[in-house]
Amino acid sequence: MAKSRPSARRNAPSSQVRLPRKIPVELAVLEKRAPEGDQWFHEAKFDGYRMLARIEEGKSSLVTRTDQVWTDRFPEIAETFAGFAPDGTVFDGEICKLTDKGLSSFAALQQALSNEDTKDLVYYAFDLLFHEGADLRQRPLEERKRMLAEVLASAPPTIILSQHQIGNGPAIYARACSLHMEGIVSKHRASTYSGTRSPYWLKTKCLNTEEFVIIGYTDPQRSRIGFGALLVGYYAPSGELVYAGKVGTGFTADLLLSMHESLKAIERQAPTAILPKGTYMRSPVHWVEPWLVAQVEFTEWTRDNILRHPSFLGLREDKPPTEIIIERPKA
DNA sequence: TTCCGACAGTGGGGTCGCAAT
DNA sequence: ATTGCGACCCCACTATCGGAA
Repeated sequence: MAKSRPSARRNAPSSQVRLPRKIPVELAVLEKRAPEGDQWFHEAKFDGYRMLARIEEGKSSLVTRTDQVWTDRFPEIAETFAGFAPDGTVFDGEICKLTDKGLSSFAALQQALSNEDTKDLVYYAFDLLFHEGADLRQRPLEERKRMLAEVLASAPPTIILSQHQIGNGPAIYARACSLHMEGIVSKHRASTYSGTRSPYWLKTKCLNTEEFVIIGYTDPQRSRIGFGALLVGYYAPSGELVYAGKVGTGFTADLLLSMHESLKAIERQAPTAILPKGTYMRSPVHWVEPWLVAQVEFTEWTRDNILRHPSFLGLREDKPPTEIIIERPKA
């Protein structure tokens, strides 16, 4: 493995190809509305693992955004890069598992990883940070995109160029949501790659909002005040109250304290809701009468019908809990 | 002076791996 | 063999602080 590939095509002598040990990745700012104007490139927001692909000394490696080496978890993808990309090249992109509808699915990716079935994964490349040893991060996005497309022209089909569209952000966002995508990322065409969270990368996510019955809460941990998280549920058409997960963010300090008082007052011994088998509570739970309704924002339902990325929006005093009926969580 | 970006710290679902039971 | 726990991945959000505007 120490011996470099004799076939090391492109001529860059490896002694000149020195990549920085650590390369910080660019992060996006969350926005409610996609930006307008021709200065913005819009692309799909992928739901997979963010991964830098580094090619040096004839070998490739995959590195997470916190600098963990994950080459061994995706051996096929890593091997593919070594096959076509020149030494001293770094791609920024996302490893994804595509559903039969062609959408990236994080749940499916985790399934694939746990089954060690990583063969039909793809890598969406959306940026080129180094090419043959040259640092491109100070070049404008537009130019990096152009070079990326050139480099990928000879790539195998599992390494995919992330296509972008120019202008008309809100319309592109609306279409992405109607196709059940996770959202879009908008990048300023003249921006450099700063390696921090920058206002030149904006993400606009397709979110769900739903009302849920509060069925319990957990204790606060460490310096947290009031309570830890709310347990929420909904009524199935059969009339059963079904657990839907925990909501632990979105509260101000005042809200944590005042809601805790309300919840303490309606505490009860036994749960009112049905917990799916295998539901594992990491901390002790206080059950409450199912009398309060919370409005919750979340990205999607997991395979087990549990909320993913939930956050608290507010209490709904105007809705009786018995009206919180959800027919089929997996829309 | 005000504002904003970076960071720390809380919380979620899911998976893996290790140590204790 | 099972369970608990921390560390990763994906994340949302609040509170704080120091420097830029």
